[in-house]
Amino acid sequence: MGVKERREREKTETREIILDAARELFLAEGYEGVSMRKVAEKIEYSPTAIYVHFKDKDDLFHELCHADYARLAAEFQSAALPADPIERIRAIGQTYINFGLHYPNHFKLMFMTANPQSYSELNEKDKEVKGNPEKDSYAFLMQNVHEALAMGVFRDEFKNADLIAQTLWAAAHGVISLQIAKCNDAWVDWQPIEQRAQVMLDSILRGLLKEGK
Amino acid sequence: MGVKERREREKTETREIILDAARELFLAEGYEGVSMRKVAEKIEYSPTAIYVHFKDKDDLFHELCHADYARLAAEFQSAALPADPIERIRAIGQTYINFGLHYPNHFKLMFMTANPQSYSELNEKDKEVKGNPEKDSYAFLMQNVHEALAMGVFRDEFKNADLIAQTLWAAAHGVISLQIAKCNDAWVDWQPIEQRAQVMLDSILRGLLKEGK
DNA sequence: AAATGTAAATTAACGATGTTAAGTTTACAT
DNA sequence: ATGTAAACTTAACATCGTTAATTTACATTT
Repeated sequence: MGVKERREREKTETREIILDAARELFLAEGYEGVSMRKVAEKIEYSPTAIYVHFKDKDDLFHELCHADYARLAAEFQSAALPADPIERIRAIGQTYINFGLHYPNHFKLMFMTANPQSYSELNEKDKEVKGNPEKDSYAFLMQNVHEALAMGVFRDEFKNADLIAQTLWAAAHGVISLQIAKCNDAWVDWQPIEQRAQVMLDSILRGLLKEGK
Repeated sequence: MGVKERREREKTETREIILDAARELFLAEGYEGVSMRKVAEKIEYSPTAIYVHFKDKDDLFHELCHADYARLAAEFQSAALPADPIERIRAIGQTYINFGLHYPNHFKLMFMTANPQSYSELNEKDKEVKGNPEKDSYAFLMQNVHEALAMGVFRDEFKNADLIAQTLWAAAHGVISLQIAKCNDAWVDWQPIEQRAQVMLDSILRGLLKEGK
């Protein structure tokens, strides 16, 4: 009765082959720059073979995105994690920005594309991840904000962990998303992204923390 | 010899008709959701007529963006402009966020869509606008940052006006672009946008300014 | 060993897209 | 009346995502 298992294994194998090829192409060319036919050609299958494994192009891309949310969460975990919660929060911001620099196309779909209502609902797999700081990046940020809150390092007017976390997220997000969308814009004399990242993280933290912290 | 002028006027008139139709469609359906054929159908021209007036779809789209940049600049001008440069900078950030809330589709096209390399160069019209604080929003922000710099209100390590302006821009941009892209996301317990905007502007300014300013 | 069933993969096709080339119309100048 | 230039249309091309019908490969049953 090992036949069924082997068949299944073979199917997930070609599924992985498709995902690998698609990932490489999407990263290089972006969502619009990649066609199903190109993915198929790369793996020497017919274009329609992909539809055996994925509902449509969106489904294929979202599968990659899902993996990339996990990858980002893993990067947060494996990043240098200073003992000081404040420094840990700074490292999280830096990691977020670096992620966007490394994977701009995935970042675009993960964080710069409005979710259709249909994708805003959580499926079973998502529910397993949500709230788990090791797999849910927002939960990880929240965990660190809570720790810092408990230490009393934030200014007295900031008691809402979600509000603090969302401000920190928005600060890092502003730097990297502007970079991705507008770095080619000749209107602005863009300063080095590393410098912008550092000034932002330093400033937003100083603005949120008590003086002297 | 008035013929040439009338011809020209007529041409710009149909050009405007195309722009108006395209604007309406782009705002309703987004860039990918609009085809040249749909624009043509709306104005009861053949699809190829558009190519008499615009090089391609990107060109058409960019022309619309250009007009919306002017609209944003006008909003900065007409916004309440406090005498204190610091408060003026705060008002600029608030206006930017309000613009995004009020015109999310415009905002998406203007600030959340990557510019193709080909459009990074300035044309003649752009050169006339660039650097003019009344028509160039970035120049307007820069003007106010320069004033604040001259007053010595920023911390001593911040001397680069571009770097300061880009940090302020990124801060406001992070708040509103996250709102537009992710407000439907069930992963996050989003706090009210007004509150997020205020905390961000207060915090980033406090982080950039000398203590007590 | 032959027939049957099953699921992956292919071929062929549809309708839609951006865009170009060639042709037509229109309105003016000569 | 003839010529010309520019606006506009028709027809077509290559490409796109996707579906339906078919073939292939192989395991199972008879």
